[in-house]
Amino acid sequence: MRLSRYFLPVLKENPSEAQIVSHRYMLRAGMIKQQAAGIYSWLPLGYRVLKRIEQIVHEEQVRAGHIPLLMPTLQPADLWRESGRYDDYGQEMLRIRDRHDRDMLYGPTNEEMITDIFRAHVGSYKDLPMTLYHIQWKFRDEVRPRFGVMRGREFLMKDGYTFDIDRDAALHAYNRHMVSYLRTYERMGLTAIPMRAASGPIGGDNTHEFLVLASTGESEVFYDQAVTELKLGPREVDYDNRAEVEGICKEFTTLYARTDETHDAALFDQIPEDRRRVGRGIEVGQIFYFGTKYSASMGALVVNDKGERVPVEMGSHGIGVSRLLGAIIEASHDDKGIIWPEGVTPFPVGIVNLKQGDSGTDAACDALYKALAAKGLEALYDDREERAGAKFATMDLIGLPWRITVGPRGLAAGVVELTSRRSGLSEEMSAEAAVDRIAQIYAAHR
RNA sequence: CGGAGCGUAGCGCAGUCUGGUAGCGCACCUGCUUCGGGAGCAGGGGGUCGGAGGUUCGAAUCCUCUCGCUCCGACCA
Repeated sequence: MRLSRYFLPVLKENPSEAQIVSHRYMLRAGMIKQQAAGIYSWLPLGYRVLKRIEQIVHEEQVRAGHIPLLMPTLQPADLWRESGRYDDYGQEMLRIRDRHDRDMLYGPTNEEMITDIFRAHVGSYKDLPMTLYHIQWKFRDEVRPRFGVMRGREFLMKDGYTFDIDRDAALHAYNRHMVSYLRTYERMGLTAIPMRAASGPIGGDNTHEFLVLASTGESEVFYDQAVTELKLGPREVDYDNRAEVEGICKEFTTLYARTDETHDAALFDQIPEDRRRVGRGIEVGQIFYFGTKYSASMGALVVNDKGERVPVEMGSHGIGVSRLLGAIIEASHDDKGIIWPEGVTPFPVGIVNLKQGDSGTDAACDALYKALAAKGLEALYDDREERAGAKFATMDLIGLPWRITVGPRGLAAGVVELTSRRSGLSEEMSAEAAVDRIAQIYAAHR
């Protein structure tokens, strides 16, 4: 993409409404525009990152054997009357009436609807296990939306629903989600720690929240420092292998890590003192096992191998997709702007032409741009008639992890400059070597 | 929902107390110079002062109502 033809409305000054760093940078980098309290348009750069995150979530869900579908944003109230939540949910639910005076709502979540789909089409244990998920916009009419996309009213969320014949199978589904989530967050360059959580309005007793440590987090967290060093890494996981999946979950949940809701001071004090940590975290996902809460009330029954009709065992598992943009920025930025992890960056690399209009640098940048494209890497090429400083400042702000700088001085010596946004370190090399290096870096993130 | 603020050009703000022909910086347009970390000079364009009503010879400014947004708290993915 040539920046001269792109739509990237960056701001030099901080918009006054933004208090926290991720919100400020998302506005300044031209990623979002607020349309109403807690409701945002996703401008091209933000949309790219949102789609990258969504893509990673999809890939890891499918890898775990889960099946994508798509449910609507608007739902009939009657389904929610069946579960009893139409009255329980309160003011956070946005209620709408259509022209025929039917009660509708903008879905804050989808347990009822997925249960309706399931009961209409599935009746036998032989169809289980099954996990259906979708990535869809939700709406919760928060009293006080804030922090940009971290706590909007409209938000994009992946929610998955598991259906199993018994508790053991349902707990395996729970564990499978935990592992798939660990992998998802790692691919985004995040350390998200599963913490034992309280169940909240969705109900159920087995539940973990995934928290990204950040001083701006909404939850107070207590943890053993060692838990932050755990990595899933590139290991192959057989998601059907219950023992293996359970083993990984044990590995990640044995060390102490809890939110203030479930914090146990006595247990916390048993951690060696030098590893005890109290901090704040941003919740980016949650997994629940809740058994037959919805299947019993809504009549989602399956026949088991003894011929008995029993309510199906369920769980629901969510990832806050749009919120993740804020969480990633909170976890990865400096005073100049965002620093995108390679896994989610809107563009893998930026090209800065230091002397726009000079036939030599123009040609070299064009060639570089094409060479990157030939490797499947879409560069953001700053071909504007701007001075070097302005181009560098823009690149730093929008946070592309790698930058290739092309100037007449370097070209005379046959080199371009490759700079890491994260370390700030630059290295001179031939254009070909720079392309190869970038390609190699991103090969690990495919 | 309790408390506190703010709406003036795309963004950041002054002007409001004390009514008198709407300003500054950035951004934008033109020209010249400049050219490796958000350039300089000169010129230029852009605003129903959130909205409605009222007071007044005259309202961004005073009064009433209203809408929107932000912050603190409670709540929440």
